[in-house]
Amino acid sequence: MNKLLLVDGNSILNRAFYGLPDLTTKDGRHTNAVLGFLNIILRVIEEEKATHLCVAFDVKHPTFRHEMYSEYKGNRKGMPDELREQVPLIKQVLNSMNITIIERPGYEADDILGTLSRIGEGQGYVVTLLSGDRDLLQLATDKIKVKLPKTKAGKTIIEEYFASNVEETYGVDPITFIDMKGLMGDTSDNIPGVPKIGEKTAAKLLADYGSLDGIYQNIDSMKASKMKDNLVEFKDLAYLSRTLATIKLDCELDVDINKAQLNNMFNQDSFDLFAELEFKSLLKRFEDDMLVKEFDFTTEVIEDFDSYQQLITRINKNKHFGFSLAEADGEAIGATICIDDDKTYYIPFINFITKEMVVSDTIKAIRSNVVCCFMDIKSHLKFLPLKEEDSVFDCSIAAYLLNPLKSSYGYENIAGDYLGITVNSAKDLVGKTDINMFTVNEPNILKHFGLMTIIPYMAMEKLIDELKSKNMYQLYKNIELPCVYSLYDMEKYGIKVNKDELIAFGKKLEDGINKLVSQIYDMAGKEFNINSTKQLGEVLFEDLGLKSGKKTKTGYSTSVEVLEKLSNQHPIIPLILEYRTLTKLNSTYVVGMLPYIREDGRIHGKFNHTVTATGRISSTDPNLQNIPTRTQLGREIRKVFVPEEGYVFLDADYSQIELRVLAHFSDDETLINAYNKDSDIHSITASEVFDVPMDQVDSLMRRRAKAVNFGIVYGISSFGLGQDLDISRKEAEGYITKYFETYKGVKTYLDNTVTAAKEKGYVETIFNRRRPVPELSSSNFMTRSFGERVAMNSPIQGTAADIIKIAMINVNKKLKALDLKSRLILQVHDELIIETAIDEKEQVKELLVQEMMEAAKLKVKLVVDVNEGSSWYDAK
DNA sequence: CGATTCACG
DNA sequence: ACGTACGTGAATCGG
Repeated sequence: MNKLLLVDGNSILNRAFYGLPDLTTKDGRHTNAVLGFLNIILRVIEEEKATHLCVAFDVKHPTFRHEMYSEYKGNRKGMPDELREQVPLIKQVLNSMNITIIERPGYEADDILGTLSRIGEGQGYVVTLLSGDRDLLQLATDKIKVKLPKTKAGKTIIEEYFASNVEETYGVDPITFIDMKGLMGDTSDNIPGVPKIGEKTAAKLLADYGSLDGIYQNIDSMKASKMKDNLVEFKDLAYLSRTLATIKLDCELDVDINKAQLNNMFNQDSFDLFAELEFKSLLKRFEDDMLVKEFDFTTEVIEDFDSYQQLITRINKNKHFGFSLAEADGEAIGATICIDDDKTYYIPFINFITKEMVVSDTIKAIRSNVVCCFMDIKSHLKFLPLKEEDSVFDCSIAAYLLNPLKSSYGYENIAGDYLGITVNSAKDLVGKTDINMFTVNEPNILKHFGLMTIIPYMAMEKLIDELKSKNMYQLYKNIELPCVYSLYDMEKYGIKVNKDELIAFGKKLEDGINKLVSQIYDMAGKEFNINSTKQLGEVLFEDLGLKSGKKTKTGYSTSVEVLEKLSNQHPIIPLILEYRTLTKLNSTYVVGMLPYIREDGRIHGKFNHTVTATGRISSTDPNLQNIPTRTQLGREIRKVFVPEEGYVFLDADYSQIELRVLAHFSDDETLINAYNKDSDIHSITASEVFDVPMDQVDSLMRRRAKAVNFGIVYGISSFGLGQDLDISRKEAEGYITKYFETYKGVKTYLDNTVTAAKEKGYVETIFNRRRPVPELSSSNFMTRSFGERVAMNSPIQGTAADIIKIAMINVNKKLKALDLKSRLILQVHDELIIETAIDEKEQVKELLVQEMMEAAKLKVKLVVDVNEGSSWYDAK
C-alpha cells in the first residue's frame, strides 16, 4: 500500500533549529536545523513506512529584506540569520535526496499540505502529515494522521493525532479546532482572535455551544460579562480570524503525487553533500540503506585473438572509447576498454595479446581520431606514448575545471555529479587489495577497472557540454590538457639529488639539534618533548613563568610570532627557535626527502593538476615547491639539488606577476604607468602611502609598502595587514586608505569584483577559469569576509597560474620542436627550472625567457628574471 | 584524524 | 561584535 508523508518544511526546520545546539561546518556554515530536519523526517519515514514524500515550503521572494518580511509574516521577522541561511540549504539537501519540494507563490505551506492530504486520500494513499505547528491538527481525520514532534528533556518525541486524539486532547474535533483558533488567535501567525479569550475560555465556549456559529446564535442568552462584550464587539474579528486560521483544501496545484515516490535518497549527490556539511552520523546510512540503485554493467574478459580483433574493429568505428590500463608493480598487465553504456572489456596481456599490441592498436585508433577517454591521462603516459595533439579526453581535469573545490575526482564523483548514477568508490572496490596478475580477476577489481573506462566513456559528452556552456572549453583544450604532458615530463625526468651531501647536511643538523636539546633541558630544569606544543607551553608559561603571549585555542600558542616577542625574556627562547628551525629542516627536508631518491639518483615528485581552488599546480611526494630559500641555513638544502653531468640549471621567475595581473585587471593608470616605466613598485607605493618623495623612501617604508601590495593581492583587511606588520589596525587602515587614494582603479576593480561575485557566485580568471565562492552568501561575518577576500585574490592568483601553465606548454613545445636535450624539471608557481645541456644553454635561456614573457599579452609587460647555476642554490 | 607549526609562492 | 590576510604539503602530537 502506498503511504504518503506530507511535511511542513518551514515549521520542521524551525523546530529543528531551536531543538539542536548551534552546529557549524569548518567553513562556518550553520547546519543544525538541516541536520535536525533530516533526523526527524528520516525517523518518520521509517515509522510510517512512507513510500511517497512531499515537503512544502512557504514562498518568500528572494529579495525580501527583513523589514518587508516582517510585514508579510507578522512576528516571524525574528528569523535569525543562522536559520535563514539554512533555508536554501535544506532545499539543496532535499533535492540531492530526490525528495519532492513543493512551493507555490500565493499559497502557504499549510494550504499546500491541506490540499495534498485530501488529494492523496482521494487517490488511495494513506496520508500522514508532519509539522511542528499545531494548526495542522485541523487536518486530522479518522484516516489522516498528524504528527507533531516535541522536544521533551532533550529527547524528541513525536505525538500522533487522528481526529479522535485531537478531541481527547483539546476537547474539540479538528473542524471545531479552527473555530477555537479563531477565538484564541495566534500571535505567531498574526491571527488576532478575540481579546481576552485564551485556550481555556475558547474550549469552554466551544464545549457549550459546539461552534463559532453556535456561540453567536446563542450570544443573546449568554449572561453578561466582559467576555460577552468582547465577543459582541469583536464578532467580525472572530470570523476573520477563523478564516485566517482555516487551512485551504482546494488550492490549485499541478502536483502529481505519484511522482513524489521516494527513490534513491542515499545517492552520490546526497553523500557528497552530507560529507560537505559534516553530517557524519548520517553518512552511516549510506551503507545500511543501500537501497541505492547501484549502476550495473558487465565485464567480459577477452583472451582469444578473434574477439580482440573484433573489439579493435568496433573501436575504430566508434566516435570515442574508454580506456584504462591495469598496473601492477610498475608494469601494465592488462587493459580495460569500453564502447558501450552497459559493458566493458578486460584484456589481460597474455599469450598472443601483448601489451605492445594493445598499446599500438589503441594509439592507432586515437590517431585516426577516435577520442580516447581516460579518468586520468597523466597516470597512463608511462605506458602510452601519447602526443599533445592526440585525440584524448581527461575526465578528472574536466571535472576539476567545472568545480575546483571538490576534494577528489574519482569515477564515483563523476558518476554522481554528471551522470546521476551511484557507483562504488575505488576505495570500496580496491581497498587494500594488492593488484597483481591474480587479484586483477577478482570481481571487485574487474569492476574497478571497468568503472575506470565506462564512466569516462559515458561522461565525456556531458562534461564537454558543461565546459562549453561555462566558456571553459578553450581553457580545457588549450591550457589544461596540454599541461598534463608538461607535468608528466617533470615527473618523469625528476631532479638529481646529491644523496651523500644531503646525509652530511642531516648529520650537521643533528649535531646542532643534540646540543640544543641538552641546553634546553638544562634551562628548563627537566627533560620534555620539545616538539610537543602542549609540553613546551607548560614549560615556558608555567615552569619558567613567562608571560603567555595570550594566543590560545587549545592551550598556549608557541608559534614563532609569540616566541619572538619573548626572545628577550629568557635565554631558552632563542634556543627553542633554533631547535625548531633545525628539526624542521632535518625531518622534512633531509629525513623526509631521502626515501624519495630513486635508483637513478633522482627524486621524481608528483605534480598534481586537480588540487588547488585557484588553478595552481601542487606538489607532493615530496613537495618540491616548498624547499627552503628564505633563510640562509634553509637555503643550503638547495645545494644538494643538482643537474646531471654536462648540464646546468636555468631558473627563471616572473617578477611580481600577481601585481602585474592586478594592474591589468584593474586598468589602474598609476599602477600601469609604474610598471611600464619599470620602476620599483614597492618604493612607489611607499612614496605615495607615506607621502614622501621617492628618494626619501627608507627601507622600513618600502618593507611596509611591500606588505600593503601583498595585502591587496590577498584581499586586503586592516587586521591582517596590521598583524603582518605588527602595527595597530588603525594604522594599517590608514595605509590602506592611502593606497586606494593612490590606486583608485584598484579600489574600483576590487569592489566590482566582489559585487559581481556575490551576484554570480563565482569569480573568473582572464582565461575563464572559475572558482565558485559559496562563502559569499553566508550570513556569518567571518565566513562572508573570507569569501570576499577569496573573490579578490582568486582571479589574480588564478590568472598567474594560467599564464605560467601557458609558458610551460610553449617552452616544452619549443624544446621538442628544436629537438633539444634540455628539459623542464620544476615549476614553483611563478618560476620554471630547466635542466639544460651546457651546449644548449644560451639558446634555451633565450627561449625560456621569451616564452614566459609572451605567455600572455597584458596591459603591462611580463618581466622574467633568469639565473643559471650548477645547483638549485646557485641558480637563484 | 584534527590541530599546530612551518616550509614555499 | 564578529576575529583574518591568499594558495599549498609535511611532520608531529595527542585524543
